[in-house]
Amino acid sequence: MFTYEHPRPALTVDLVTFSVSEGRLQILLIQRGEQPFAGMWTLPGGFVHEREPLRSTALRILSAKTSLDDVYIEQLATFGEPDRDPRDHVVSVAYFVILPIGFDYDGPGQWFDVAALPGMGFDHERIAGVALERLRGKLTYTDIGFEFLRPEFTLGELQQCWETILGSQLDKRNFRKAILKRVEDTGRKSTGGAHPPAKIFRPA
Amino acid sequence: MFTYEHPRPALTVDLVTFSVSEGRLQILLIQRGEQPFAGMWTLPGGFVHEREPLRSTALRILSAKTSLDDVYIEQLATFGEPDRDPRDHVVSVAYFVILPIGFDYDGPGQWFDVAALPGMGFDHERIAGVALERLRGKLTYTDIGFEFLRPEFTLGELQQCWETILGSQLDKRNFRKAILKRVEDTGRKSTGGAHPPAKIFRPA
DNA sequence: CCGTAGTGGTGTATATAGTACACTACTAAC
DNA sequence: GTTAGTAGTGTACTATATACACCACTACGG
Repeated sequence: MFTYEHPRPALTVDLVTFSVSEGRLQILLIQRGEQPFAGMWTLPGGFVHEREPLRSTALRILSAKTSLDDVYIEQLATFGEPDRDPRDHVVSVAYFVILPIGFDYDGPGQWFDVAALPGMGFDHERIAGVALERLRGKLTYTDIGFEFLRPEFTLGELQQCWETILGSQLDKRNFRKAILKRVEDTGRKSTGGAHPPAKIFRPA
Repeated sequence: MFTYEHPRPALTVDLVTFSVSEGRLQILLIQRGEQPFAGMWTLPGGFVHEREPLRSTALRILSAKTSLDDVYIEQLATFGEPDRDPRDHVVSVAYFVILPIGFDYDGPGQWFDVAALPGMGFDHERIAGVALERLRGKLTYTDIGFEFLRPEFTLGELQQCWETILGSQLDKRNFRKAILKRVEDTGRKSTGGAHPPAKIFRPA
């Protein structure tokens, strides 16, 4: 038991984990085993440990649920409405995470298409919505757009990936013109596929 | 005394309060009376009360120190390094606040030019730096640029204000061309001043 | 009354960035 | 050898951003 002079809200971290798989932008959710919201889908999350940096909490939770540790992670916002958890005042720092395409996911939970998210416990639908908005807003003009395809990619892969995330088509020639300023050629080419080999790039 | 099953970091809100006064962009700091960092300058801040929304905490702290309640306030980020407070693990949700020009400030603390900030306790120099970066980054393409001059302003006032914040000169004709798309004419004109009356605008 | 200081207000030419749009070539699979 | 699928390429047009200079009006002071 831990005793303090003044009351303290509990502090958690919740993760909005994005991945592009089979042409769909997906979010990882887990089914809660306990009350409140037992049986409902929720964002993976957990309590901040004693003297633990917030980022470390996020990485610890992620690592406990996936086999990945070298991922992109960014603080999103902090949600502190007193009624977001029916038991107690729980303040949650939300992070968003990008898993690269073709990652090796090994853990509980299920992936949901962002266009068909289930009802979620707590205020997690709102958190997921804020995360999605931020992802789409920053995708094309920051380097997070490359995080889905680290470390290397062809322009075709990148374009398909971004179209999936944005839910809209991009013009191929304009896309290439814009991206070529932001990447460098590895000198290598892709092999396989029923098409000519494509140059492989990495972020500049 | 308050007792919990698991340890909890303490939770505070810190405010980065911006104002433009006498041609300077300034931040409000208060001198700490107690340990740690007694006598040093810090951002105004305080603990989150039981079942209090974070935004309410921010407004309560601001209201306790100024006579203003109708101000622009926006969540900045959350800082949770375990050594940012030498006593205990204290996680702080930072907000930034914009006070309109000519406000009636009535409270403790002192205004500092952002170009000449003093050494500050905790990690408040870093928080102030992040806030300043965000303010400058969003100033010209979001509506926060108008918050310094609510509810109405002339284009000359707005340009001078933005130049102060950015620390650089803007071209008058290009500025007006761009801003006119985002404001509406009140039909009234400024009076006084050793120059022709200027049209008064409000955000569109 | 006159001069001066200080801001209000205006347009054009150029450069840069964004957008729309169609075809040939290469590889793998059947 | 036929087909499916992607790689790769250029130009014309539109919109946006930038650089740049002058006259007009008001208040104030002499």
